[in-house]
Amino acid sequence: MATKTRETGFDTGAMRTARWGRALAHPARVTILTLLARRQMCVCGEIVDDLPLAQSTVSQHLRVLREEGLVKGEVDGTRSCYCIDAERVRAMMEDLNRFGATLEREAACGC
Amino acid sequence: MATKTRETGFDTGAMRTARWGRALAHPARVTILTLLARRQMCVCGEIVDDLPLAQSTVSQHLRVLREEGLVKGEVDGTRSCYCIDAERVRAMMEDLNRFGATLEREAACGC
DNA sequence: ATTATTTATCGTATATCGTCGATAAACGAT
DNA sequence: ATCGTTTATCGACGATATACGATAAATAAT
Repeated sequence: MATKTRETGFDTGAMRTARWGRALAHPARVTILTLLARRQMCVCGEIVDDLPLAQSTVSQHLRVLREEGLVKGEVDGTRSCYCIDAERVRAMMEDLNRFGATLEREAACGC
Repeated sequence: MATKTRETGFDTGAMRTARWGRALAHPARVTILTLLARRQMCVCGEIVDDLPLAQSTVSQHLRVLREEGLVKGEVDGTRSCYCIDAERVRAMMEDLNRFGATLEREAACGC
């Protein structure tokens, strides 16, 4: 373990955690995920209506989420139907929790 | 609930989650937290030695972690002793888990 | 066929992030 | 007092991220 990428010199586990972090690093993306979880329907236009952003910007954020696999999209006529990839979300939470457990396992130092 | 900041138009909960995301959005910061958890001692110089980054860059990342409260620093002579704020880490993980639970609670839509 | 609707992408502008070297401040050692 | 060590901050720069309008492609509606 503790494999490090020759590219960056960082531990691969740390990089995975950081990727999840980046995916959640903007309130628009967090909101989109929450929205997709809440609704059955998941049409892009509805998401745009619920966000204080232009349509093209929302589309960008959806692209980021798609690239991280957190969201799947299917075209349906002129619409795009998006939904959460529950599998991937679970994987993300597992990673984040594993990371959190690592931090909490050890006692605080004296300083 | 569902309070929105007039500033950004985003839900305050979403913004909190996004802040945690940003804090973890760089492998250097993830590594620093892991390192601080693993060691009893937490001198800045040791962190620098373990990261493929310049001292000033590491200092920047430490500043970010400090600003998010995840890390506390105390000066000890010429050294700076850093340690994890376990309280804050727990709060972060609670927030992230609450967020994750929200996503997983709902069934996946049909698309 | 034409028109309207929806969405992804492109181009571009701006802001933020990440990085480094240089420097200053604080301290310990000589 | 001088010198070496450690670390935070500053200034500069390139790289990413974020945002928008305009546009193109696909489909639905007329």
